[in-house]
Amino acid sequence: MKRDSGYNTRQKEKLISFLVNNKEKHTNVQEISAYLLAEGTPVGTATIYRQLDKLVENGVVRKYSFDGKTGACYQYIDDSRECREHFHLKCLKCGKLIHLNCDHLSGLREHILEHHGFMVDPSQTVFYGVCSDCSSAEDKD
Amino acid sequence: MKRDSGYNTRQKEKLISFLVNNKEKHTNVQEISAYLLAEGTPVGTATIYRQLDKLVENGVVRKYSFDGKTGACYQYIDDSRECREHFHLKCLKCGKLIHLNCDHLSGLREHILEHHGFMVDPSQTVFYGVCSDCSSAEDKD
DNA sequence: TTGCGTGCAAAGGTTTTGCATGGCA
DNA sequence: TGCCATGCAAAACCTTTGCACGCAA
Repeated sequence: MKRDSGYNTRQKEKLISFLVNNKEKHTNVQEISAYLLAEGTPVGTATIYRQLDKLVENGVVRKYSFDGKTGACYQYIDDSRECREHFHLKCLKCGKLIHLNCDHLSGLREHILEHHGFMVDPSQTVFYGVCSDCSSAEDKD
Repeated sequence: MKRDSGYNTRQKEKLISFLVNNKEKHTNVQEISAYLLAEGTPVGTATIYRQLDKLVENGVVRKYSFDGKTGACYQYIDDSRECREHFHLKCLKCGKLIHLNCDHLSGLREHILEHHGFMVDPSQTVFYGVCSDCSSAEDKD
């Protein structure tokens, strides 16, 4: 994985800075664009997409798309934590992101690799569904 | 789940017929449209989307959105099989989409539900990684 | 007859691309 | 200086919506 590539520009720095400061949540192009505009350092949409593409390719950022309508979500990958090793759950109702540290799940990768010849990348993989809070709230309907 | 609803029209019959005949794979609006056109019974795009929406709502068809670019995929839900429960693997290198029918993975949902109180929705969840073909190709680099 | 279904075209939203200019190294 | 990055606008895509007409029940 390349740690970095290309020139360092003001736009790129601002973009990465925003992603790092929001590493605990998913964000999207619209949000990034609005933030940078409010910051007084507007960045063109095309540039955001282009930079994001590179960051994803370099393994610096994760890209998720679970709904063509909403647009893709992005998240900075934090090396210092062990987020790369475990899976994540994302609640489709409240948007909460849950880190899943579990032995059962750790065995999952090995199983898929051995039995299906597929090397799963946990840093790119998110389980979508409904969390317990939203699930119990749903029962009341 | 409602088994059916609304009027029976030629368009609706053709659409469902196509979905049933292709229940083993994912399809998309473009493919459906092209097929119906070739069949000599063209159906407007809007109609396809509208019917598909109803079918999804009635639980007759499953909708997947892997990738904002490619557009959504649809698949008829065959009650007789256990296809309802399986996950998908998507190769980040070649883009191949692999259907994962496996008992081990079926137990995964239950595990996460019981131990983590989270109801995973397989129709929204995709494992990203590298498939065996691309993996062996990588070794040669 | 009633009201849902259909087709067409236009609109809506996200993402990509072409091209000239700007800026890093 | 050479080449990549940026911005703007236009284009490309997928999907939804408005409206008039058609058709099932």
